[in-house]
Amino acid sequence: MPNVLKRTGGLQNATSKLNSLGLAFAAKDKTWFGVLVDDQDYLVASAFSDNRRVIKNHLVRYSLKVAHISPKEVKHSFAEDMAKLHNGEAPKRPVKLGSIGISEFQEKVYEVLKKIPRGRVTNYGLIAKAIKSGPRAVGNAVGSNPWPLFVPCHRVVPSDMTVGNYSMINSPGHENSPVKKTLLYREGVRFQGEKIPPSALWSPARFSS
DNA sequence: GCTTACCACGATG
DNA sequence: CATCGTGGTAAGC
Repeated sequence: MPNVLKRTGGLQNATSKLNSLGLAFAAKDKTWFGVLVDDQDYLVASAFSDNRRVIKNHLVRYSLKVAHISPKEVKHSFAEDMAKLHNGEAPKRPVKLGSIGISEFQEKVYEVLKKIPRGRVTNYGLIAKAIKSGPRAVGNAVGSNPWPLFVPCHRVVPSDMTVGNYSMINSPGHENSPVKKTLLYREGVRFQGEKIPPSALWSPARFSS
């Protein structure tokens, strides 16, 4: 039976089969948003950029890599949801995340990211302590978050409370990323110069699964 | 298989 | 500023 992959990991029903993937776009304020969605409305990946071709290439490549499927272009409301998240709005409904291509370690990290409140930040070391790992390993996982904006990896900053890095699709990313800073600002984070005030720091509970 | 290089880090000096 | 410890990954044999 071709084109049928078993889903792995604990983010969703492990017995379901994956047959097709859809790719949907939305645009707002000169920014393009793309979502990769499976046939049961699980979000497999997302991306945003000022260049539609860039996110399309990225999501098609990701689809081929993790599922060996060429996605079909569809309409999907997740793309509009993504534009609202980019605007700093609170999500109105939960989005089911597809676990394909996600390691167990990544899943542990993303479970913490999902708990960071809007308007707050945490750092790599605190996440590492919470899941009994190391800060560099957490950085690796955060940097490979397949669902930017839906899973708020932009709320993780260096321990010195600067904004830190936010790598876009294939650009290396740089210190004090203006994109990351804007995302945080729209969610209510205020800055003292280049730094985030300590009152915005949120600490994950230790031993959270 | 195993070994290395690479990192969106952190602590120390 | 520099260096090192650190843990997970991917790429290289």
